[in-house]
Amino acid sequence: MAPVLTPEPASSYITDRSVINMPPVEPSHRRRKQARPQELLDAALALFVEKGFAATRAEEVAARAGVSKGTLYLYYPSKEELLKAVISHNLSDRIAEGAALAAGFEGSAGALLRGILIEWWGNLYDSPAAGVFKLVITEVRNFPDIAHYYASQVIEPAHQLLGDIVRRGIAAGEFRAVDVDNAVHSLILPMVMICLHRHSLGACPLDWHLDGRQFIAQHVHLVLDGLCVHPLAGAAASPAASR
Amino acid sequence: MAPVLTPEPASSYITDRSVINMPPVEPSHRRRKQARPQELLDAALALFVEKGFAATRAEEVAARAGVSKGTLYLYYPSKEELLKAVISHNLSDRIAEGAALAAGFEGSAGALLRGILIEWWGNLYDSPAAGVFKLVITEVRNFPDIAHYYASQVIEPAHQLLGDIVRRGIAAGEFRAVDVDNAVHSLILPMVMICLHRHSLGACPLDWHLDGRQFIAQHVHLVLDGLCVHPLAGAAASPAASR
Amino acid sequence: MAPVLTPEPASSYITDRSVINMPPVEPSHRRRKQARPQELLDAALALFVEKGFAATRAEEVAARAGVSKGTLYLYYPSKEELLKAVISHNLSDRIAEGAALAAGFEGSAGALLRGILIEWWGNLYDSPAAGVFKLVITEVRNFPDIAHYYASQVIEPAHQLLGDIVRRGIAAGEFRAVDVDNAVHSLILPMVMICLHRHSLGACPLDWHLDGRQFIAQHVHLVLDGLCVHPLAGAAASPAASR
Amino acid sequence: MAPVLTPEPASSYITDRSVINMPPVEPSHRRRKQARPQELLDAALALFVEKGFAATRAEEVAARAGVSKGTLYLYYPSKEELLKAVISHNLSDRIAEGAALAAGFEGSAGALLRGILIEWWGNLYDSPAAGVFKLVITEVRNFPDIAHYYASQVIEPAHQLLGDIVRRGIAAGEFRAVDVDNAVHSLILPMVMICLHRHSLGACPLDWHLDGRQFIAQHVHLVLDGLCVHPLAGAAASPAASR
DNA sequence: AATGAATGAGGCTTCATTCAT
DNA sequence: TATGAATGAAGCCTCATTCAT
Repeated sequence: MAPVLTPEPASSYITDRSVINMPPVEPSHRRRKQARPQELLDAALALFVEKGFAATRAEEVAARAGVSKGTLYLYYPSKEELLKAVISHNLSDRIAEGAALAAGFEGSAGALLRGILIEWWGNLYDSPAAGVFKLVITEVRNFPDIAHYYASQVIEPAHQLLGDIVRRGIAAGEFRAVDVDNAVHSLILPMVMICLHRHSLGACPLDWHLDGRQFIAQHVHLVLDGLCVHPLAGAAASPAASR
Repeated sequence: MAPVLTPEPASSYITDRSVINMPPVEPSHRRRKQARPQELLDAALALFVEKGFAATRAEEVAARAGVSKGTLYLYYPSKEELLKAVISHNLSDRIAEGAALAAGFEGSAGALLRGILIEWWGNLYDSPAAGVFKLVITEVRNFPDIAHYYASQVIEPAHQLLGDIVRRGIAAGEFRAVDVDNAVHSLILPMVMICLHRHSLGACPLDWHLDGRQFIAQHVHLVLDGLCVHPLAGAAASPAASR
Repeated sequence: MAPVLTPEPASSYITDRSVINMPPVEPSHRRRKQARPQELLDAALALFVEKGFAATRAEEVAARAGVSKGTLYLYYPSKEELLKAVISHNLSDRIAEGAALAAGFEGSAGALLRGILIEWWGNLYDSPAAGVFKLVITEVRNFPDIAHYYASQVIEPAHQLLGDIVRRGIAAGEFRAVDVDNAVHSLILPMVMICLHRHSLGACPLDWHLDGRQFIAQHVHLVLDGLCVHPLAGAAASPAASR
Repeated sequence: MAPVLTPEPASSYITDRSVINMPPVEPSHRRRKQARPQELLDAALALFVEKGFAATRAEEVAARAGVSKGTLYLYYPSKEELLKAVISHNLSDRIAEGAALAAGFEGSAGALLRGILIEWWGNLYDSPAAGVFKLVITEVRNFPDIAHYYASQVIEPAHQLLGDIVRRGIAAGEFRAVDVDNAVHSLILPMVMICLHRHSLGACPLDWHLDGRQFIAQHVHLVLDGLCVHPLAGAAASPAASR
């Protein structure tokens, strides 16, 4: 299933001359030029996540990136292409990072899961890239390309990675023999949800709040406790009952 | 904090004089008029969820409801008011239902949680109303009214309800002394996520799929196992490892 | 030059049955029905004058007349026909009145002019019919019919009437041998202007104001003084210089 | 009473940075940009006067100015703002001109009045700006801003100017001790009326006509004769009785 | 005769995209 | 490259008019 969003091999902006010129030192306006695509992607990410794709004007993106309307179209042929670039750009790296993290790890399946989820998701949660989840959720139905890209480039590998760890845990007698797919979902879905939340309700001025990083930690503990054969009794209990 | 989206007292469509006259038989165009708001809300919900608010044209909503463009504006003064009505209308009832379900229940906290979550969320998940989560996630930043309404009319009561059950379970020695708020989130967030999923990636034609109802059941078991002092060993284990 | 706006012979509303039925006493709902056209014309006049024809909604007219939107169309086939009816209805009578006033008068040309202008214009100025001048000024360019009607049914007769009086005054050696047409204009145009004013700036809440009736009196005196061979020295001087 | 329609300081079109850069030669599309506001104002004046504000479509204005619909909105944020700009732009200069004319004059009050009224009003009458009177009369009730602007920026100064001349004439024994305000109105109102007329009935193809410039001359003579202590006997008598 | 629900053409305004400079 | 003026398709909304009751 070929991914449609030009996965890792650079991005889809028009001139690829940046790849050609690679002098050790660039004059400053050159560096500006090379930075443009990234600046545009960052601006677009922030705005698309905040207001939605359809409700964001191309000119706003350009303005936030510090360039004029016309310049945007020098780098991306249309608003839609910009959207796809935003999504693929912000996901491709993260996945690889996660896999690397897992590969280099020694220890129990539980410890590995804890490490990956708390470390990796925690970082993701705090980065602007967390917003792409909202973007994907919001826009897949309008742009089917996104669905294929996201399923094959993000969900599949991530699920595979975590599924393997859970399977290893079960095989080692560390975890109970649960349904692996569902267990992985139980671990991941709240994480995604938290990222979504940060860029929707969580960004609104309200009395009510939700601490994402703290929740991540608690949740991982809770689910792992449900998963483990010998739960670390009390591990999830910290400040005890609240409110 | 007064909710801004006309919470329960019916909907916000314009004339309601029809309530006053109660002759045994209504002329047919009267009957149409009474049904219109609901038809429009249903159409709007489906389209807003599928394509997003900004990307849905008012005329599409009207067409799906079987009326003309102008008629829509006979019932809702603007597309934005229609959005608010869609959200408040589809959430107000559900919350009450859940509370009633909880109130009429006898049994352990764990059983109650299982009942509510699997029963109530399962139904919600299968109903079109599940889409409002996507709508809220997507549009809160653009329409701050929604934030206040959702926080006060949905999150607060739901959280209170589940929190009370968890607290009762802890007090009864049934649950470990976990952080209640986080536990509630661990239970709820994946549910919300599943609803979101159904109306985004889940609606796309892909190889990869996710069975919502089955996941709900598994997830509740898993978390409750993590929660319980004496986990029902093996409760979450059903078809064992997959793939 | 046939007038196009159905000058005096009744109005242009659709059913003319009202002319047929003329019993000495009508049941009350009948009287309502017969009164409708007048009520609609009055409402339309007020609104067209206040907001302009294009900016007035048919439904507003109906509402002000105390009927529903549909009823308006029972009496006038379109908004445009309503406009024409408003204009012709409100001008036809006034002109005849003026002519009668002039015919029944005995005395000098100057006295007659004074009488007609102060009396007749004063009354017109205070009646809602004064608004039609604004209406005509505003809408002639859009509805050429109005031009012909107004020129032949209003301007011509009025001008003829006053012109004759002035001519008589000149012949009698009472007035100087001025250009008659211009003299008539000098007398009439400020009157029209005052009527216009009452329904435009004069209706706005401002510090600055202009007393129409008083102005009319002063103006007639002033112009007659300019007209007369032996001006009534000091006639126009009343409270002397102001401000 | 602060005027609301951006009185003299240029017009209300959006960017004005062009004033800063003053290179000897401008690129052609720059030159277009500078000319646009005036072209749009001219087009708008003509159309608003001819058809009324509400009955004129924004696209018509754009087309008459030789640009597309969208371009209009590059210069004026709404049709209503365009209206206000049209009014303020076309009145601000004229008033100043009149004051200058008066200031630089030597001679009797009567001669000065004659000069100003015949010269200045004659020019105004022949210019497109005469149409703004129709516009103001027509639209004040719908746009209250206009009332304040017009009262403070047009009526007040003009009235003051003429009132001073009349007062001077009275003080010098040249004029009779008439009511100054009314005298000024007697002089001005017919002028305004003539401007109105030119753009309403006067623009319609009719048998009946009215020569504005000639009327102005006659009217000024007539009223001045009524005003003067020793009227220039026969001054107003030229071609004698007509018709 | 009267109502008011329904319609859809039409107007205002926005904004993605182009292109001359 | 970069700009920003210009375009025009498209969307929101209004309102004159129709018509079933």
